[in-house]
Amino acid sequence: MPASFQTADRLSRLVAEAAAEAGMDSGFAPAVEPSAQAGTDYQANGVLGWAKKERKNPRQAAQGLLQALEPKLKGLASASIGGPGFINFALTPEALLEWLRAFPDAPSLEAGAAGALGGQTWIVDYSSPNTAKQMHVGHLRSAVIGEAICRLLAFSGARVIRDNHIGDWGTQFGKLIWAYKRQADPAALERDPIEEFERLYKAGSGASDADPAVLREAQQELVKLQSGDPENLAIWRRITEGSLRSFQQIYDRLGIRFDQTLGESFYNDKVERIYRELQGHGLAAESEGALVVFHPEHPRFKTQPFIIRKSDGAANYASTDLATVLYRAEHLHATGALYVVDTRQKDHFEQLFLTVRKWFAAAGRAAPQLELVDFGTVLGEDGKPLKTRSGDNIRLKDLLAEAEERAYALVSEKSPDLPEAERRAIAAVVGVGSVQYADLAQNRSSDYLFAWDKAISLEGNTAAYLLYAVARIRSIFRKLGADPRAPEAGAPAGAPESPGELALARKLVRFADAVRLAQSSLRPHFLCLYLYELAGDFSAFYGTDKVAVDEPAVRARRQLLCARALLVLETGLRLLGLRTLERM
RNA sequence: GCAGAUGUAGCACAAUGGAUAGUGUAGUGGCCUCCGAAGCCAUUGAUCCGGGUUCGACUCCCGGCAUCUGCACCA
Repeated sequence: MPASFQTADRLSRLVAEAAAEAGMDSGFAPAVEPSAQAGTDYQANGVLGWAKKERKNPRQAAQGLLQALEPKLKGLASASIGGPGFINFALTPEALLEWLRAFPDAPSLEAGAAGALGGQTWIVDYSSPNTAKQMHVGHLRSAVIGEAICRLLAFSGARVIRDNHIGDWGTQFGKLIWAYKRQADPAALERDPIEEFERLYKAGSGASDADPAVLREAQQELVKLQSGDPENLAIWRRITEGSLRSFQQIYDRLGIRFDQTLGESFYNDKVERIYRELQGHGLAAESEGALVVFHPEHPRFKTQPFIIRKSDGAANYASTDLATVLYRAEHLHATGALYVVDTRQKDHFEQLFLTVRKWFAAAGRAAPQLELVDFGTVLGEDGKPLKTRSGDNIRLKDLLAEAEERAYALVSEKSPDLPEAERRAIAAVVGVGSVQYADLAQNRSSDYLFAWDKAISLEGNTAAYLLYAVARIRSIFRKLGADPRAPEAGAPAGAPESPGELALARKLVRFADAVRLAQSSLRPHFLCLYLYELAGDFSAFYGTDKVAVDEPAVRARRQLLCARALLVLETGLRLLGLRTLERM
């Protein structure tokens, strides 16, 4: 029988069969989970609850289950009873080898994981900056976490649609267009469009504040834009295109490429239908001049309105978000959509989701699953939201540039012999990767403290530590003149033997659990933690078990372990959106 | 005021209801004639307070306390 990608599932099935034979079929939970116990790979906890309910002695029940179970395990694992009645499984070295042989490359790993979300289509709504404005640190988490989640979902078999829901429509365009017509500098627009748009917006805004006549003119520009004036529309398009060009420079560094960029403007002509439908179903009503939705059953939203049309008749983000859900349901046939946004927007999205459920039910439409993937704020070392010394937002491009500079200094210190160009290339991977990883390694729910010394530093759970492990494995294969893609070309490998080999092999098998946990909880930090532990197990193995030894059998099995450690580290880092290196 | 989130060693973080609460950093002590010491090994140190549910609670429930966030037309 070939190895299953998910060893836990295979064991669960065997436990379920054994429980039925042992007469424990009613109300027994056969689930097998990864174990943190030393010497135990997986554990089944169901006996305790079952014994309690049936008023049986748990250790006796475990004994009975074990007797039915043992013949089924055949070489896969040894089972024993632990504590008050846990069933503990330790995979045999032969089973570990079988797994390593069964998953020799990235496609086979992906095929193993693909069952989880096969046939599903998920829209991931992330990044979502406003045009004509620089992206700043506040945009980092959505981009980084969103991309990692996209990759995890795709790896787990889903069709993923990456959607950048940009803020490209709003009242600010009146002032911006007013200034654009009078003061735009073509050379500056060519060099750095967003820089110039920001300058123009400030100019237009300042002039409007100083002179009511200018304010009226700016308002006229906005009206013209909204009514489809060709000249203003053309300017607005140039603003959008220039902004997207600038954004893509950052996305390129973060490994992000969107499938679609449908911003607020795209939904602008689709909001009338929203007003009509929601009023038609009796969900929305006028209040203080605005069109709002209340949720009487909700403790807060019975009095806190969801404003879907402002009192001046204009749309807002609630209107366009509703239109977006409808568009995605009707045109993209999505299983669901994930919103990767700052947790401060939680109220808005709860109101949105509640409203959509009632609206779709009333209209007889199947509602897509809508999930909020919210995250906390990036804090500086003072515990307050990260800012520059002068109190401004830190631009994302400046943050990434500083990361690369700091990484360059470090690489130059640690590896002064590498050529300058290579040190620069390494710094780009280490610098940006460190920022990404520092963000991903935290549980996204809470705020986190960003400190350069901890992020870029190579100690602890950092990108550099993982990249270093990758570089060392690559170095081994270079020295041996072997190919990590075909580690058994010299001689077929035997099962792991030494404590270091066994620990590494057992951790490798757990990759499946880590991917599943990160994907199902939409929390990439579980994958980070796993990769960090894997790199740690590799480093310990590296210290005790030399690969370049004369005995062919020893060398063959260690070479196989190195190859798979490299594969899993690189695959895992890729799932997080990081690049890896041959040397560093 | 109402609502939500968070509270774990000096500091920064982890723990999908499971066994002795894990790691990093800082501190201490070891390991380079041996595949990269950006590494490895050892060691000191913690669940905000009070109840409850459970065979079992950092985790779930109730009540406090502290911090952060949101609450009528910016997204």
